[in-house]
Amino acid sequence: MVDGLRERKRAATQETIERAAIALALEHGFENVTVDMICEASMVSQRTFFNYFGSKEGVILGGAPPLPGDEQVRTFTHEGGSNLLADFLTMITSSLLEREPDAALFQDRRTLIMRTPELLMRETARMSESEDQFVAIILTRFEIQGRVAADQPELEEEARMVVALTTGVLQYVRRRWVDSPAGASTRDLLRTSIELIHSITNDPAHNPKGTEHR
Amino acid sequence: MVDGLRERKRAATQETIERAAIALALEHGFENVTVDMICEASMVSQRTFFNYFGSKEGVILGGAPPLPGDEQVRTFTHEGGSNLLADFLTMITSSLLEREPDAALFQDRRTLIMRTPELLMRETARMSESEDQFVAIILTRFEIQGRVAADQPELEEEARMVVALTTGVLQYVRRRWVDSPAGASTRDLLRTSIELIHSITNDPAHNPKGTEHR
DNA sequence: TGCTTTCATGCATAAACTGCATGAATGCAG
DNA sequence: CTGCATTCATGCAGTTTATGCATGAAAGCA
Repeated sequence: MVDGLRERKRAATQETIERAAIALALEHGFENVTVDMICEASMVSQRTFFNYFGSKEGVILGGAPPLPGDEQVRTFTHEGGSNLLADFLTMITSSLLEREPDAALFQDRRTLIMRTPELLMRETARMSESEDQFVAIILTRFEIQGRVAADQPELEEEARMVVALTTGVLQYVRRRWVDSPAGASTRDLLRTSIELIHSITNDPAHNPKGTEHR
Repeated sequence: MVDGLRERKRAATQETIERAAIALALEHGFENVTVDMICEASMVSQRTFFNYFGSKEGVILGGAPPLPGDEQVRTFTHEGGSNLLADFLTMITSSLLEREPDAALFQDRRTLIMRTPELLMRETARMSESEDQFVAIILTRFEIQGRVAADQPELEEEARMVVALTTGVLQYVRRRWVDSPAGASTRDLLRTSIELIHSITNDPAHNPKGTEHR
C-alpha cells in the first residue's frame, strides 16, 4: 500500500491539469489562455482548478518555490570554495535546473516562464520570499568556515547582500539563458558572469586584460 | 494661456483620485481598498478611474516609470568617479527620491510602496522594463570616458550586468530604507552597501574552483 | 456494512478590467 | 456668440480571476 487510491488520483488530476495548462500556454501565450480553457481541456471544474493551484500563475510556476535540495545546500555550506557569491549563485541555478520526473514538461515550463515577463516576475518574487531561508543557509556556511558570530548582525547583513546581488545576477543569467543556444553550458555562463562582476567591482582602473570569453 | 481649462480640470481630477487612493491605502492597506472605494471617495465613476490610471496599482505607482532626470544622467556620464556601480546606484536612488510638487504626497506614496510587497514588485518590474535605456546611459558614460566601442558587445554586456547588479542591490537598500530610522542618510547607506559589495567580491583568490560536473 | 474523511462540483458573489455608446463640456472658428 | 469638432466623464454590459459555502459522491476504515 504505497499509495492510497486517493493520492494516486489526486496526482493524476494535478498532472493532467498542469500538462493541459502548459500546452495551451505554449501554444497561445499565457495571457491568452483562460482558466476555463484549461478546465475544459483537463476536464475538471473551475473550482477544482483553483482548489489545486490557487491561481492561474500557480499552475505554471508549480506548487513549491524553487528551493535548493538538501545535498545542494550541503555542498554549498561544506565544500564551498573561496568565492561566496559564485558558490551561492551556483547553488541557486542548480536548484532552478533541477528537473522533475518528466524532463520535457520541465523544459516546457521553463521556456514558458522565460518568455512570459509576468511569470518571470512572479518567480523572482517567490524567490525573494525565501530570502530568510537563503540567509540562514549562508550563515550556516559562515559558521562552518569558522566565521563565528562575534558580530552576528554584520554577518547577516553580508548574507542579505549576497542574496540581493544574486537576485540581480540571476536576471542577467536568465536573459543569457533565453537568447543563447540550447546546449550552452550553464557553468561557462556562470563563470563569465562572475568574472564580469569582478571586473566591475574590482576597479579602480578597470584594465581589461586579456579576458577573452566565448 | 499656460493651460487650457481642460488640462487644468484633468490635472485636478487626477490629483484628487491619487490623493484619495493613497490616503485610503495608507489607512486600510492596499489590498483592502477596492477601486469602488477610491471612486466614491474621489467622486468619479469607476470607468473614469480606469481611464486615468489603467489599473489599481497604477494610481499608487504614478504615471511615469521612475527614470533619472537629464541633469542626473549628465552627472553620471560626465562627472563619474572611478566606481561605476556606486555612481550608477547613486543616480538610480536619486531618481527614486526625486520629489514631485507635493513632498508629503510623495512620502506617502513611497511609504505605501515600501510596505506593500506587491507594489514593490511592480515598481521593480517597471524599472526592469527600462533596462535598455539604462544600458544606453552607461554606454554613453563609457564613450565619454574613452572606452571606445572596439568591442561593443562586451561593453554592452558589462552595462547589462551593472544594471542587473543594481537591481539586486536596490532590494537590499530598500529593505534598509523601510526598517531604518526616518532620518537615516541615504548616502551613508549607499556607501556601506558599496563597501559590503566589495568585501564580498574582492576575495583575493579569484580562483574559479572547478565544481562538480553537471 | 456503516461511519468518517476527503474530494469534486455547482452556485453565488466579489473585484478588477474592457469595449461601446452617449450626452455633456470644452475649444475653436467664423 | 453661434455652430461645429474634439475631448471627456459616465453608464452599462460583459469577461476573467478568485473565494466562500453547501452538497453529494467516492474512498478509507472499523
